[in-house]
Amino acid sequence: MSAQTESARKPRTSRGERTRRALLNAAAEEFGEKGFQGASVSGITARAGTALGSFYTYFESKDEIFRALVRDMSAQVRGAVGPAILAAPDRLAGELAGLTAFIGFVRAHKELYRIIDEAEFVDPESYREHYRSTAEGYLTSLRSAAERGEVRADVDEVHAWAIVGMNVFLGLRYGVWSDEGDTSDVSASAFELLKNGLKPQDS
Amino acid sequence: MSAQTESARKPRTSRGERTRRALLNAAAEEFGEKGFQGASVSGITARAGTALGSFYTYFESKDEIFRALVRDMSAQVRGAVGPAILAAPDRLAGELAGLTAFIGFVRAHKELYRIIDEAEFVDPESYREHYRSTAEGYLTSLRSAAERGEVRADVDEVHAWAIVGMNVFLGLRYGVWSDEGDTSDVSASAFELLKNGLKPQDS
Amino acid sequence: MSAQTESARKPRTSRGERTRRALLNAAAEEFGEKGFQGASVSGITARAGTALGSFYTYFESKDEIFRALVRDMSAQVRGAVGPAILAAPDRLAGELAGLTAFIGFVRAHKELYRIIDEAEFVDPESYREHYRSTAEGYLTSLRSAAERGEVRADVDEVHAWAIVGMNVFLGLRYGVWSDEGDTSDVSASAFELLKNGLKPQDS
Amino acid sequence: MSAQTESARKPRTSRGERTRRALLNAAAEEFGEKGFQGASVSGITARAGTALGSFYTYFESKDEIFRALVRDMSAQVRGAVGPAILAAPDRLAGELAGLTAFIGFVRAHKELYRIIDEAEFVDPESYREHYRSTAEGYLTSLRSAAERGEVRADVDEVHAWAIVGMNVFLGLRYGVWSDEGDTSDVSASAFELLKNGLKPQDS
DNA sequence: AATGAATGAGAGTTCATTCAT
DNA sequence: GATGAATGAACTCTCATTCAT
Repeated sequence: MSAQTESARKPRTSRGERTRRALLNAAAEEFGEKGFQGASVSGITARAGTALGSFYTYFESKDEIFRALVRDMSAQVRGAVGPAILAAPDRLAGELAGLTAFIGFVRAHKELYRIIDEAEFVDPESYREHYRSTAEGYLTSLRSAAERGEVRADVDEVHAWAIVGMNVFLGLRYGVWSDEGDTSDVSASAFELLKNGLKPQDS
Repeated sequence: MSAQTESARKPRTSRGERTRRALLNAAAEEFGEKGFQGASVSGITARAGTALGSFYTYFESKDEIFRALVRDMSAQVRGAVGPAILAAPDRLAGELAGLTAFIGFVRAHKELYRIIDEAEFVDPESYREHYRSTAEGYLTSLRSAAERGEVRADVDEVHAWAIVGMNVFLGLRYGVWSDEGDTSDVSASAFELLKNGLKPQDS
Repeated sequence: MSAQTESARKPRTSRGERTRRALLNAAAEEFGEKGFQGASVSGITARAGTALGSFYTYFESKDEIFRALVRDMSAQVRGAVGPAILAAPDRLAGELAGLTAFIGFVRAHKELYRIIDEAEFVDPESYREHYRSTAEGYLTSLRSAAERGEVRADVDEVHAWAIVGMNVFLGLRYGVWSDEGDTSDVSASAFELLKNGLKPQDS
Repeated sequence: MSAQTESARKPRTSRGERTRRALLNAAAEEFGEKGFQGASVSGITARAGTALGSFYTYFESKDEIFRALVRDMSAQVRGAVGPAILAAPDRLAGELAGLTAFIGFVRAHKELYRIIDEAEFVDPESYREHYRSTAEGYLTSLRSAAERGEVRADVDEVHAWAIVGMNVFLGLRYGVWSDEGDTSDVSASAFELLKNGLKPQDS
């Protein structure tokens, strides 16, 4: 996973490993606060407590560390949300659990959106891939749920993207922009809509 | 509407008016292609066919013209989608019409997403305001529809944001990233989901 | 002459013209003293009395101004030496006059060698072209002199390059490295060798 | 010979000797390809297959290894050309043999010119010394030939420099810039000029 | 003797903004 | 109002050299 364009500059000692890790963490902070262009390499090294030049021992450029970060966060999101879905008894319950987990993750990693959004400019490939693979995962999962009769039989790609968009915006609104309120209240309400739709409900 | 920081520099002649308009159009192109930081004032004036210095006759700064653009595009979206919704017989039908109109608008203004997304960094106020007011509009509209019995009675803010996110992502996927396929097929499918939900459907 | 790769950034006002000229003169000094790599753009602008950024109004890069300079000096040499040769009664006399003029030029432009030599690395094209065209000019001139019986009948390319090398090294030794001695003593002695050769002379 | 600033860091083991030799060979390549400033110490150690830090075990600085190289090549040239001259029956024949040997050497060591030329900036002392000692050797040799009646009686320093320049440029043109053609054709033609001069020849 | 991580001064280049014409 | 030259702070990246292991 995320084996793509690996940095040509791998640390060869454990001291180097620590420095590289410090730079990545510092970069997440810096990019999260200032965006890609607003961030500076010297800002990253200052946060990491290393000399400016050390940055280039581990990363070829500002672009490269950003790309590494995008792939990293993309993997982290999947790592946090995927298991929650899988643990649920059925697909609809999984939807509820997944959204709850996602909003929780976002609250703990408020820089996620800024980094992913900036990728649109800096690394469009990763940007599209992030959402594309998310939607594709949804679609596959929904289709097998449809076969088991857990969701409507005619689920399609449009539905998958619609759900992704829903989740992303709820994460933005109730995760990034607000810490108030219970995460599960939000996902419960969204889940109700997603399950039964907008039409007038019986009783 | 959008009374915020109005430009202190209004054109006084019709020649000036044309120059200002040319700069705004050029800025939409430049920011759409390169993002806020990647865009340059000289790039904007080059596209507009004016001298570099003339820029500052009409705008105080690069930031200012960007903010003006965000507000402009935000208003344009509402202007394109709102009437389509209002013309529909009821709220659910309006939803369908609105989404169709939105994807159509996006296809004609592919720079929309890049500009709005960049606003997250350059003008966070406008960015949040854009989505907040959109969601609020939805909520108001849904509530009165609920009173008329057109949609479920318990509509709330979470539902409004969920629908906004759905629309945004369908616009991204089927508007910006793809020109293929009929706009109304997409919105029909999304509408079906939104109306009846994900649960297994009768018959 | 020297129309090659023209800078895309031509001054449009006379003030701009003056600044560009000041930068070129400053660059000749800076490159002459420190060589291409040792020279810095900020050193050039400091000598020229302009701001650092102004440099880039007129030249795209440090490389570009260097190339402009090489072509310029190459043309200056031809401009100084060519007429002296043409004014002579015959080709052999022209050789004497040309060498004298060349050493004189070198004494007044000691930076010539350092700049031309550095071109070997920075702008190999211009470097080879400089010497190639010089040798070619010699060859053409020698051949027509041969037809008039002024020089030996079998002059060839090797002879032309030999003479160029002779002149270049005499210029280096008696022009750049030493101001002492009369220019015409040197060229007279060299001329004697060139005319009659190294073999024992009669009487 | 050339006792100047000897390296303060002599290898003490045979393993060290090999490493030092590898660094010198690597430096010849690196400097020949990229020039002094373009070359990097890490480029040299990469070619030599050693760690960056090891460089400083054998050389005090980038400058020092360059100076060592210039002296080395200067000696190599003399070593290749000198014997050829000495083996000739008389001075004029020696001239022919020497030029042939020189062009041959240059063809096998195309980096020679770039390295010597760069010395003009990095180590002017060695640069001037290289040519000065070459010219001086010529002059001494020519004077004793004059006493033996092998060449004209009035040979002087100017003649010596003229011949050096001739040889250098023929080496550049027919050695570095071109591998075509027979080396001895070039030197034969040059020799003819040098022996009899440019004036119209009898018969 | 060998390694490679760390350092930081210094380079080239960009560009928002000002201002004289 | 329009023009484009001028400014200089800020930024990314390089690399000779040092030093702990």
